Amino acid sequence: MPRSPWKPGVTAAQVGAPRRRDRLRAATIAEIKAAARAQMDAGGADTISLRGIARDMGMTPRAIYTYYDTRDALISDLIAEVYNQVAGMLETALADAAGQGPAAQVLAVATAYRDWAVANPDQFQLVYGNPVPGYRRPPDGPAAAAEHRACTVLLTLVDAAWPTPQAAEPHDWNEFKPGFTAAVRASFPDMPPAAAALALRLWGRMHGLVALEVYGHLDTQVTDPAQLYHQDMLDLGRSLGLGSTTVERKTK
Amino acid sequence: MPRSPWKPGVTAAQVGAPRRRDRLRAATIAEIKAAARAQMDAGGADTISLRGIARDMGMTPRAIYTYYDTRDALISDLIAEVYNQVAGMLETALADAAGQGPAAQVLAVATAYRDWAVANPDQFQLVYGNPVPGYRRPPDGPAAAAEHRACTVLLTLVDAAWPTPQAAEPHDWNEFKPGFTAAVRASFPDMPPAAAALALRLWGRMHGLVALEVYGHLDTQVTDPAQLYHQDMLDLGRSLGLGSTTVERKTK
DNA sequence: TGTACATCAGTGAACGCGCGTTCACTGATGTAC
DNA sequence: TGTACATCAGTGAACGCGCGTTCACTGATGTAC
Repeated sequence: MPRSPWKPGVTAAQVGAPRRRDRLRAATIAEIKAAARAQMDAGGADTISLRGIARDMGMTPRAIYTYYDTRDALISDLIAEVYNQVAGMLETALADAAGQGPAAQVLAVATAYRDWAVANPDQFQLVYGNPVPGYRRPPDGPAAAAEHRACTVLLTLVDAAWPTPQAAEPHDWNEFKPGFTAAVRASFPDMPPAAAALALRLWGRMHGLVALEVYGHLDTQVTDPAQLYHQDMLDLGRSLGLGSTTVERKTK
Repeated sequence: MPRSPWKPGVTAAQVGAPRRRDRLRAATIAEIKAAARAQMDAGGADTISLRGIARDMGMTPRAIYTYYDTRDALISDLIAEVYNQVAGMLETALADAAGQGPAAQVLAVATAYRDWAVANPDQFQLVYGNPVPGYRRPPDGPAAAAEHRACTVLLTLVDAAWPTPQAAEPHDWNEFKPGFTAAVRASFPDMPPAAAALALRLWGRMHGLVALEVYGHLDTQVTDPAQLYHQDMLDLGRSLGLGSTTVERKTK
């Protein structure tokens, strides 16, 4: 987290136009993050280093400390950004599929998820794998909030499809953490606990093959992981929705 | 891979009883691996280091090089071991569920998979996540063979359940890598490609929630991830098999 | 409009650390005759 | 059964590396009066 960014609670009228220094500061922070991302793309998330970033930016390692107190602070910032990237992407995918049946929606969201993961394996690993040696995910913070956003996409999806032939099992709200329960009930007052459970299971289903693929575990078996995933998401959609008629079969 | 272990092609009769030195050597290698595993359990897979192992064993760092040419060779050995551990565990789970319906089998295998992953998160991450900074998975080697063993468990499962109401999609063997196709046809001559695809999708399904859980992504939502997983595997079993009657509902 | 002062970005050098790996060696264990 | 030699496990010291972080500082930018 940057030390003193933008002061967003203070309006421009109070302090005059945004200060020149603040603009420069924000630009430098953006540049640092871009350099970190470039390092990730080049050699994996575990090669991110303050010294490397400083080198790439033509600065002294010490200069980074003007913007981040510590390496972990930078990593946390990057992780939060990835979370928001995922959430935004899923939200867009769902919005684009609005009005279509649940099967089409689940396919759209899942496909977007996989496409993003395959295109950005390092970002994916930063969030869904071991982020970086020595770094420990702080339990609270903006990451949790963004993860909730992504989760909301799935809840929306299940909400639209509910009731579904799947998931007839009895459920109780105390199977969930209080914070999660509160968040769900705030957005979806009438949602039964079984639907919330289904949303999480949906997430697992979307995630499984993608995680295997990103970590190279489908390499020796399958020529086109996208197709395998597509099949699975079609089945998933069918079990959620009204049947296969709502989705056009897309040939590879 | 150890430099010159056991010489397994040579029989005891040819060289006399196993040599004392060879026994000592094997014991030391085992001790090295045990120390590496202990390091993993203590501080995560990324804290494994030759120097650390030597320290724990009361040896000079140099001494490790008598047994492994390089750090990556040790890591590869550990990874191969984990692969075999997983494969053996899944085989046992399937064998224990032999004779039961497909739904019960899938539940048994999946539960074993999750139990192992949760009990050994570092081993899990070594294989299904970023193993260790700087280490690159060699494309061939014993790991691939052991992964194939694990895959065979799922193929057996699908084979027993086939044909299944799920997975009506057309499939072709050239969706798979030649090596995989050959391996499948060798063990299951009559298996259609759609069944092989289903086995891989099953793997993804078993894996998804487990990966999320191990990496802490269910922490803020759910009090008992085991139960959520259990539900999902019940559904999975149902879609594979004859219906829910073949499985006893287990209360938490 | 000018001046005194505070803030801030950034430099340059250094710290201590743990790492994988190499060099030159020693002393014990096994082998061949 | 004894001796000469080869093999092997292991020592001890050192190498160069890149890392995160700290110290003491400089010079430019902005602020208050």
